[in-house]
Amino acid sequence: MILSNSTKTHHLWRLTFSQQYRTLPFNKHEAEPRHRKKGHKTSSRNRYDAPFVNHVKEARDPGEALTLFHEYLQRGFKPDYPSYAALLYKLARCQDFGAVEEVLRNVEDNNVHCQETIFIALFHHYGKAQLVQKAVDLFNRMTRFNCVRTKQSLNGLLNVLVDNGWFLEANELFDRGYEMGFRLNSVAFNVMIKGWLEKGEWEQANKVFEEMLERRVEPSVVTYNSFIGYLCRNGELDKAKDLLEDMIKKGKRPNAITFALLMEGSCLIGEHDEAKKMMFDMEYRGCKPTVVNFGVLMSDLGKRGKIEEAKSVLHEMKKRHMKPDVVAYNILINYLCKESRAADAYEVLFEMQVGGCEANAATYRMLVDGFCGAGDFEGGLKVLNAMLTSGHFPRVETFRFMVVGLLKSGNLDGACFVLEEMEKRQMTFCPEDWEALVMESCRGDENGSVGEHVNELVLTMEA
DNA sequence: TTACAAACCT
Repeated sequence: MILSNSTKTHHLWRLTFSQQYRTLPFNKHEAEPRHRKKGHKTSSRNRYDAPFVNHVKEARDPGEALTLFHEYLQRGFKPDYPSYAALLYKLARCQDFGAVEEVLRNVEDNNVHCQETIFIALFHHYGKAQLVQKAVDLFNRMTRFNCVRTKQSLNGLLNVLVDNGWFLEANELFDRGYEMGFRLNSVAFNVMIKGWLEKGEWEQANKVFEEMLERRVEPSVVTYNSFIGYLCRNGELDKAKDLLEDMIKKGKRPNAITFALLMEGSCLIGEHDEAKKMMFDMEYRGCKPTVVNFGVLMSDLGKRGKIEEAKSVLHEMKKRHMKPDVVAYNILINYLCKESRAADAYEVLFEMQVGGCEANAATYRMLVDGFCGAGDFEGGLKVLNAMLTSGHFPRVETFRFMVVGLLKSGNLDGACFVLEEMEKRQMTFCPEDWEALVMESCRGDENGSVGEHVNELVLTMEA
C-alpha cells in the first residue's frame, strides 16, 4: 500500500479532485433530464434484470470487477451467459488474462451455454497482447463450452495468426477449415491476402487470390481494397487506378474506403489537389464521401502543418450534416499536441463531447502526453482523471513521466494518486525505472525534500 | 462487444 497512514485523507482528496475536474459531463445520458429517462424502455428494464452486468460495466478496473463477481457468487448468484460475457469483456479489455482464465474455468465448470462471439472477442484481445498460443488453445477448447464453432471463429483466429506473423499456422488452420467441413468465405482469403501484402509479398497474395478464384469464392470489395491499398502505399497510384477500373468492370462497386485509399495514394506522391478532386469524382460515380474521406484530407493537411485548414475540413463535415467521429477529432488533437498546443487540443476534446462523440484511448493518450510534454502536469492529471473514469489507461512511460513531473512541481498528492492507480492495474516500475525516477526527481532538489518523498514512495511500493 | 479493407494513438 502507498502511504497507508494517509489513506483516508487520500481518498477524501480524490473525491474532491474528481468533482473539481469532471469538466466533461456532456454525455447524452447525463445531459438528459431525469423524468425523461424513466420512460426510456430498454435501459430501465435491463437495469432491473441484470444488476450484475451493470455493476461489472461500471467497475473501474479488473480487480474491482473480479471482487464483485466473487461477492455475487457468495450470495448464491448463478451467472448466466450475459453475466459471464460482460465480465470477460471487461477483464480482456484490461488485459487481465489471468482473471480471464479463472473465469473461463468457472464457465466450464458451470456448464453455461456460450455464444461464439465472446470467444472471437477473446481471440482478438489475446492477439493484441501477442498471446497467440492462448488464442489457439482457446479455439481448440471452445467445444467444451457447449459452443457451436463456425467459420466465424476460424476467421477470427486466422486473423490473429496472420497479424502476429504466424503464417505456417495460419495456412494449417486454413486447410483445417476445409477438413472441418467449413465452406470458407471471402473473409478467410482476405485475411491471408492482407497478411502477405503487409509483408510486401505481392506474389504470395496473388497466389491466394488465384486459389480464391479456383475455389469459386467471389472476391469482395475488401479483396480489391487490399490490393489497391498496397499499390497506393507503394506509390503506384496509376496501377491502383487501373485496378479500380478493373473491379468496376467485374461488377464490384468501389466504396468510400476504396476512394479513401486512392486519396491517400495521391497525397503520398504529393498530389494533394488530386486527392481533393477525387472527393468530387467519387460522388459523381455514385459513392458518397464519408468521414473516412474527410479524415484523409485532414491528416494530409495536418502533416503539412496546415492545422487551421484541417479544422475547417472538420467544420465542413458538420456543415454537410455529417457527424465527425472520434478519429476525425483525434487527427486534430494529434497535430495540435505535436505543435505544443495542448490547451487548444483540450478545447477539441470539449467540442467533441458536446457533439456527442466519445473520446477513446488514443484521444486521451495524445492529450495526457501533450500536456506532460509541454510540462503542464496539472493539465495532464486533469485529463488522466477523465481517462481513468472512462476506463482507459495510459502507457507505463506516461505514468512514469507524470510521477516525476508531479513530484518536481511539488504535487505529492498527485504523484501518489498516479502511483495508486498504477498499483490497481498491477503496473509497476522495473528497477531501472525506479532508479531513473529517483535520479530525475533529485535533480535540482536543493533541500532534498523531493528525494525524501521519493524514498518514502519506494519503500511503500516495495512493501 | 460476431471475422476481413480504412483516417487517429502505441
